[in-house]
Amino acid sequence: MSSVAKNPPEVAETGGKAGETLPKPAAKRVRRTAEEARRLILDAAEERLARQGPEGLRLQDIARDVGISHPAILHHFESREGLVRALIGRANRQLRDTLLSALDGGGKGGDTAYHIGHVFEALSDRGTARLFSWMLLTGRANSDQPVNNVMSEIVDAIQARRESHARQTGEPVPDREDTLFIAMLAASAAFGEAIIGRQLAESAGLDQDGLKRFRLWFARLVKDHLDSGK
Amino acid sequence: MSSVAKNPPEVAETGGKAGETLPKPAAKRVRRTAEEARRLILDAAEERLARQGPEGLRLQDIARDVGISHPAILHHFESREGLVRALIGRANRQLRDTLLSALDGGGKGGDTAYHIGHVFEALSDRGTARLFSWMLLTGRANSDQPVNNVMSEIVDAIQARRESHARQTGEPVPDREDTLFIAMLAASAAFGEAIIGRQLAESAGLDQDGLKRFRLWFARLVKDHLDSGK
DNA sequence: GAATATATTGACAATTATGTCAGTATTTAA
DNA sequence: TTAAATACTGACATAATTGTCAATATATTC
Repeated sequence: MSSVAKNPPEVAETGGKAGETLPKPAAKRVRRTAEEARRLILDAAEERLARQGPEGLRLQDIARDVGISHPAILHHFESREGLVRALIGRANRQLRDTLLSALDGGGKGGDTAYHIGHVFEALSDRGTARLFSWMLLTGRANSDQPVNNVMSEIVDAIQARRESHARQTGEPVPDREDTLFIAMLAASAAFGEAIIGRQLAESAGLDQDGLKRFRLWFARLVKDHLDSGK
Repeated sequence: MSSVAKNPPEVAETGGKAGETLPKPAAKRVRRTAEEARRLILDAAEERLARQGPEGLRLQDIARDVGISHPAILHHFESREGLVRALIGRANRQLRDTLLSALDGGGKGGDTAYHIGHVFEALSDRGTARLFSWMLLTGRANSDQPVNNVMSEIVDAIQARRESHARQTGEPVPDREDTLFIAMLAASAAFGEAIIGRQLAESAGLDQDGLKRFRLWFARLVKDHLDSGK
């Protein structure tokens, strides 16, 4: 109920003299570019999926959100399955971009815990995590998706940073697998937290602010581990 | 295709003389106790859900797995929704039991990292994680579920253990929130790993054995943190 | 062995989803 | 202004799934 454009189901009576009862109201019609229409549809679908889960992904509902008829969706995506694929593809590209751009930021020797934090942030986005979770649950995780190699890129970037730092301070060069495991932990934890975090927090009597403290605590844990020189 | 009982769709011809073409083969009928039937149905449903995700939860399919007709399911669970609720309820009770019994084990001062490991194990079971993920995704996480208070019990148990250990060694008594955060991290990470672990590992070029090393690495990380005295 | 309770079934009804199609409205190009 | 392309719609077809019901078979009780 927020950012999705909604058209009123029907506008005013345009033609037809008063009293004439059924001879086609001849509704005004909105015509978007194909690209724009596809974007709006994907936005609506994504929001439905995030809010209501898998069963919320019905053509009629999505169409209503956008303010179009459901055959319009089929026109743009061929089939429901096509829509799903497009949705997954876009989410993959977005996540990949987010993750990679997170690596660029804080370029000059900003501490690596900071980067890990970014990875955590990107994956702990509730909507993203839910979408990916659903994608994995339904077995739609094709190995040709854009995100699929991004993990090694991230690990490489962080590893390079660690090695550079180690050389400056004269400490022993850290193991690459150690870096990989840190990244995996951050990713798994972020992802898991996005999905069961609320439940866990509630179950443990932790308030909203506690979840924030948890993230800080985790950042600290990673930092300590990094500083401990393996 | 493993532990679920399957009946052959149709047995041999019992009555009816040879040549008589359509006058009811009068199939032999298996009659279970209500409890047994419910168990078998829930087993099949759980497996479907774990293997195929949400869309795999269709009455006809589940019925076929068990070797019964789909109205039998409705007879035992009122409606599809009733089946779903029963499934979730059972999973909750099972997880709760697993988690609590994990705390009992290794009673006499076994190290606490060991217990954390158990929490990790329990939540990283793929089937369980997928079921809970789907439960959370579809917004069926009622706060009156059995697991819901188990988190504080776990934290309390671990905290008691840490305090006892600290008193023996003369170290400062650890903060309860620190214990809570360790538990949350273990739970989130285990849960996340169960769902995106494979994907992450593949994406990072990590083989099956690497995942095992990851768990060991994590156990070590936790242990180091515990030993570091705050 | 007869009566009762109930697990089970096949056939059907009802609902709800996706997909098709011929036609309409709107934009762009000529 | 006309013509072509296409985003879009309403009505319908199709398919799949849940739910209902009367009948049947099996276990249990007397």
